[in-house]
Amino acid sequence: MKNYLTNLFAASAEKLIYLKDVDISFSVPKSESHGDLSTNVAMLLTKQLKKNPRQIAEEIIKSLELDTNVITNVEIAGPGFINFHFSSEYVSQIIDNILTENEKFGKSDKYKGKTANVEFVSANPTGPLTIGHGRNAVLGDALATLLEYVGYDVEREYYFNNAGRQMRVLGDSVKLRYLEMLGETIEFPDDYYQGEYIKDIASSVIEEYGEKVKSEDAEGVFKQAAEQAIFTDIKNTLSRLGIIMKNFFNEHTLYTDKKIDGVLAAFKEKGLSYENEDAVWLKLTDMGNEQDKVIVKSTGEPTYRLPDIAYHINKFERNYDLIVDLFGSDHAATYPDVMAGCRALGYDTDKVKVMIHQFVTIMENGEIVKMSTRKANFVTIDELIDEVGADVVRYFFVMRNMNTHLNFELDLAKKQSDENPVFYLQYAHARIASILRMTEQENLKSSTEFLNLLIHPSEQRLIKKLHQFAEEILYAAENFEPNKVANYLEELAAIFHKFYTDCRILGSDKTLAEARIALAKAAQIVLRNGLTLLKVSTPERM
RNA sequence: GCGCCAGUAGCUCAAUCGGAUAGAGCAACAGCCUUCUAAGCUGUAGGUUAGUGGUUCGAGUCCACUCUGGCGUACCA
Repeated sequence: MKNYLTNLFAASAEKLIYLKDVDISFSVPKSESHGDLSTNVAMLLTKQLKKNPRQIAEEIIKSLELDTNVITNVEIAGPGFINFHFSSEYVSQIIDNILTENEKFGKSDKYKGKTANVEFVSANPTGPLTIGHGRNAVLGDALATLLEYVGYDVEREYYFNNAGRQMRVLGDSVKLRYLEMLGETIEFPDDYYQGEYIKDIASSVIEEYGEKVKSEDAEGVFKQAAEQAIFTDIKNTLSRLGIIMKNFFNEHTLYTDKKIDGVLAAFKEKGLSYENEDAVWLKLTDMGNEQDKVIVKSTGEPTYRLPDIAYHINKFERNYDLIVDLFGSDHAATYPDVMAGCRALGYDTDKVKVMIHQFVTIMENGEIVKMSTRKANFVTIDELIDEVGADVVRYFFVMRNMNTHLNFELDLAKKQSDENPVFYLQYAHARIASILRMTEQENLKSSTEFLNLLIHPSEQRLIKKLHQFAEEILYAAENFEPNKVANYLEELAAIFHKFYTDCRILGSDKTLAEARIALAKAAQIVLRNGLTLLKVSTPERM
């Protein structure tokens, strides 16, 4: 429909020159009485033409070569909107296209041939993934899938660090538990990892080595056992959510491959770093940032900024067209430094899209639960999936705009999960499956021969909504807003349920019934494509 | 103190570059199943879009200030 109008206006622009320099866009009005599509172009031209917008609108409409079989009415409304009403015949034919495209409907090849890297989760292997990581994992995966839907070749990547102080403490924690289990009296510091999973790992060390490793360094077998066990656990959790990473990038390789040294040398050579009190500082003030920051501590150890810069340079060198980083708001302050560093070394940071999502607040018994991996005061994703299922978990995290705080009502999610909107969507899908089973028994088939019979408002509304799917996907992908897909599907499901109530299939004339079956099938295709994109299952029965 | 993100119905959230009468779900109340799934549909009620000023044809959306909450502001990651 938009394409039709775009072409129409392009033809008119030959006559009205001023239409060539203005951005003509069409939007779906909030109120149906304002037509199917509307443009504000006349109002945008008021300043330039110094004319009343309604006058301009009239001139534009006169210039349009309208086909009354397609457009039944054009009107000027309000301050100067031009509203277009499409014919029901034109609208009903849209179904044909959806059925033909089937599982491809909604995808586009706009970015075909482009590559993207999406980095997300990136939790260090110090414990199981918590609900906090869940939001990141689900959003990141949905973003990656959206990019795939519009043509990108996408790599999902997980960046981790198994070398730092956190990991040393982890190894120590396991070793202490190990010694404890072997009967030694130990003192377990408060700031060590308190979780039960540490004991599980310790007992697996006992199983494998017995008492042999008692005098081993905590950094050795203990840390390794912990890392391995935790990573296995993390990968398993991700796979329960349908997430499969292409790459696991170990920060440590940046040291062994001398990338860290290379970056350090590059900064020095360009005069972008200096030494002060035995530490190396990056001249971020010269790059437009607030203050200089330390990149190598006086101990000789780099701060996180340095490997982060080296890591991003590595990604730049892999030549992606788009690099997406997704992390929680606690990291919001770090990326401007990292980007500034990369830019100073000549890399095109416009390719990088840094996405920041706000935190998840867990509410239990009306109180906020403070989460900390260290204190083992957390709810794991696994526990949550066990309680409510992967579909609910995925949908819950993807349904909301990432830059608002997410209140996770634990009791509500557990007890009243039936009220989760995800069931509303799945129910619509299952209902259609049921219709198709039933009509088949009655020897009715889907037919596109008499689609023009679909003139009921509920039918027309449904078709128009289905038609919008492709552009909704494109919009969601280009704006990195996966929650738009969920919002769209909820609206679609509501319109379908209304159609279901208003327009019966069994009992209608055969030609009408078969046209309605075609419409139901089209609705099922769109629901399935949307839910599949979000990796939510599409049940045939509920 | 400074920076970033937010504040919309009792609760959770929408509102497509600044567009027309701010919309859904849940909760509340009143209805609809002898016919394709009632996990559904219809109706009622619920709002000074945190506040004050500004920009303009037009502001929930942009600007300034104030209030409230979250996250930062390390030679932690």
